[in-house]
Amino acid sequence: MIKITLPDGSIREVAAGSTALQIAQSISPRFASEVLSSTVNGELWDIQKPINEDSSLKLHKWDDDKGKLAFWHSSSHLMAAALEQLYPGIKFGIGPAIESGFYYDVDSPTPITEGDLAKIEQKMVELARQGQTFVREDISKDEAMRRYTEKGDQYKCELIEGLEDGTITFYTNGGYTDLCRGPHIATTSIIKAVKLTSVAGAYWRGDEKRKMLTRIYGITFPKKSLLDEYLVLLEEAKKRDHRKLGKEMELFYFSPKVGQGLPMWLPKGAALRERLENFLRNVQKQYGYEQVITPHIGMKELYVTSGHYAKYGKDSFQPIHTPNEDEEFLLKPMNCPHHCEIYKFKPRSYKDLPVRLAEFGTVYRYEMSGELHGLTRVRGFTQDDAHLFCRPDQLKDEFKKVIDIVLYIFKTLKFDNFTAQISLRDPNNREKYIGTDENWEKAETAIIEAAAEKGLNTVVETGEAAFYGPKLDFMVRDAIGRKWQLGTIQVDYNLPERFDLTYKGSDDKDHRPVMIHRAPFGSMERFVAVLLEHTAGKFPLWLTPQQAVVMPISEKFNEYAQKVAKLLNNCDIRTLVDDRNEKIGRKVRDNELAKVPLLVIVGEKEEAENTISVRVQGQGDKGSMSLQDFTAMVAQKVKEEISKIGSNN
RNA sequence: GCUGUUGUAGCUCAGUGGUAGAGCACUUCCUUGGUAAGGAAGAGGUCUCGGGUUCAAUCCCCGAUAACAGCUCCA
Repeated sequence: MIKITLPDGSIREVAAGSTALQIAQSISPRFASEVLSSTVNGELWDIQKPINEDSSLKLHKWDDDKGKLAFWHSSSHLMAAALEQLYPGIKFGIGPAIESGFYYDVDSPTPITEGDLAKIEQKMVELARQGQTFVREDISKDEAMRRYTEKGDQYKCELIEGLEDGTITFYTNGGYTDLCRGPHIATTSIIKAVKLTSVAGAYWRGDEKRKMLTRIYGITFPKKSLLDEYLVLLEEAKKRDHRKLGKEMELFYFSPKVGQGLPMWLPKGAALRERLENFLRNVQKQYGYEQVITPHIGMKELYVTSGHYAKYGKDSFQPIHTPNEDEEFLLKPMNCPHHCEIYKFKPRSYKDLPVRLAEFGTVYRYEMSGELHGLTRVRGFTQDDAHLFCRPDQLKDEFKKVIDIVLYIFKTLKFDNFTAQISLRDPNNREKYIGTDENWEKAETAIIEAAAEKGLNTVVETGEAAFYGPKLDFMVRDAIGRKWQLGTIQVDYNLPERFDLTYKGSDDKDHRPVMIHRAPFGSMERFVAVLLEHTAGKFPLWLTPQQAVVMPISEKFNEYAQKVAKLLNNCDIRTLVDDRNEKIGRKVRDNELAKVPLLVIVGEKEEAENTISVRVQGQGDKGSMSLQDFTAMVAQKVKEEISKIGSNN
C-alpha cells in the first residue's frame, strides 16, 4: 500500500503500482493539475514513475519548496528548448532551479545579450502553450555518452563521465532532450508567466581557469498575477538598497580619486557609526573587555610570524618601503598580530586570564575589483574586533559569552532572521590550513559544543573555516536575499603558538593560552549596510542621527523654534530646526521623506501656551503637549528599544 | 580577476553625426503660512578619460577607467 499525505494534512491509502500523477488524478483532476512534484519516503520522485513498493507519498504544489523546485527546473528545460530553436548549435552546461527561479549555462555560437531576453521569453511562452509533456527515458551510460559525443557536446560528456555507472535518465519536452535527474512537472502548459531576469558570465563547473559560459537567469509562475507580485517585490527591494539610501541620507561616499572600495563616512554616517560603536563599547565593558589602539601598519615580519604573509602576501597591497633598505611595512589586514604583541608586553599569570583586548581596528585588504560591493565588500574597513586570550578550561565559557553578546546585539537591532553557520576545515584539503590536527579537533569541538549548549540552530559547512581556525558565523540577508556574514567568532590555537604566547600556571610552569577572535558586527561598514537594508533607513530612535526636527509655521516663530530645539538638545534629543522659507505642508513632507522620526511644529498657539505640536514619522499628528511630556515620551521609547543585557537568555 | 551592461548638471534621468535638455536640489525676489510639493527669475555641463573614423563625434569604432549584475574569491 502507498500512504499519501495530502497538502492539507489528511492521509489516504491506495494500492501500489500507480504513478503519483495517476493517484492525484483519482483524487480529482483539478487537484492533479496543481501537483508539481512528489516525494517518496522523503526522496524526490518523478510524478510519472510508478511506485511499486509500500511507501509513503507526498504531493507538492506551488506553495511548497519541493513543488517550486520541479516547476523551475522544468522551466529551465523549457528555456533550453526555446534556446535550441533560436540559436541552432547552442550547447548546454547545467540548468538547475535556484532559490528564486532557475538558470541555464549555455555556450552559444552567437552572443546572447540582455536585449535578446524578450525574444527568448516569447518563444518560451509559445512552447509552454503547446503543452509539452516531459517524457522520461532510462538509458545506459555508454548510450548516453554515444549520443552526446555524436552531437559534439563536450559539456554533457564531461557531466556523464562524472556520473556513477548504471542507468542515466533523459527527459524530453517537445523536441528538446536533456540529460537530467529530474523530476519534472507533467506538462509545460501550467507555466503561465515567464520572466528572464539577467544574463551573466559563469565559469564552467565554477572553475575560474575554465571557459566562461553565458548564464541566463529566469523565473516562472503558474499565474500571471504571481509574476506581477514578484516584480513589485523586486522594486521594493531596490528601494532599500543601502547604496541608494546611503547616498540619499548622506551617510557615506566613494570618491574615485580616493580609490575603489575606500568608503568615506559623511557627517551623518559618522555620527551613526559612533553611536553604534559606543553601544558595543558599553556592552563590552560589562563583559570585562579592555579597549586598545594599534597602528595601521606593521612590520612584514609580524605577518611572517602570524602566517598571513605566506597565505595572502602576494594578493595583498604592496609593502610600504622606508628609506632604510630591507625595511618593509604592510597595511594591516587584521588586528590579531598586533593584539598578540600587546598580550606579550608583560608576563601573564593564570589569574590574569582571560585577557580581552578590543579595538575598532581599521584594516585594509586588496579585494579583487569585481568583488567590491557598496559598503558590504570594501578594501578599507573597521572591524569591531577583539581577541580573548584564555586558559583552555575557560574556552567554552568565554565562547558562550561571546555568543551572548552577538545575540544581544542582533536582538536589540531586530535581526531575527539570521543563520548561525559553523565553518569547519575541509578534511580532504589540509594543506590549506595551518596547525596540528589535534588543535583543529579541539577547536572544532569547542565551537560545536558551545553552540549546542546555547541552543543555537546551526548549519555546518565544511571547507569554510579560516586558514588558522574554525568559526561560528552569523549570516544575515540583504534586501534582495543575498547572504552576508556579520558576526563572527573564531577559535584559534595556532597564533598563540606562532607568537609563543604563554601564561604562568599555578604549577609555576608556562602554558599556552587559547585565543578567540570575534567581531559581533563583523565590520562597521557591512553592519551599517545590512542595517540600512533591514530598516529601509528608518533606524531605531536611539541610533538615528537626527531624532527630531522643529518646524516653525512662519519666520515669526523662528526664535521660539530655536529655543525649543535648544531645550531638546539639552535633554539629549538630537534636534535640528527647519527654518526654511517654506509652508508648513512642505516642511512636513520633506522631513517625513527624510525619515526624521519626530516632527515638532510650533506657531502662534504653541508659543502662547509654551507647548509643542508633535507628529511621529509615518503616524501623523499626535496633537500638542508640553516639552516635559515629549522628552519623557522619547526617553521611554529609547528605553524600550535597548533592553538590558542578558535578557535574551 | 573573468563575462556582460552602463557612464550626459549636485541628484534622478531624457536626447541628438552639425555649438546640449527636463524634474528635483541650489541662488535671488515675491509670499508669512497650521500638518505630505505656494509663485517668479537665475545660475549651473571638456556629455568619464585617451585614441581613431569623419568636413564635423556627447552620439560610430578601439582602448582605459569607474559603477552595476553574475561568476570566482573573501584573513
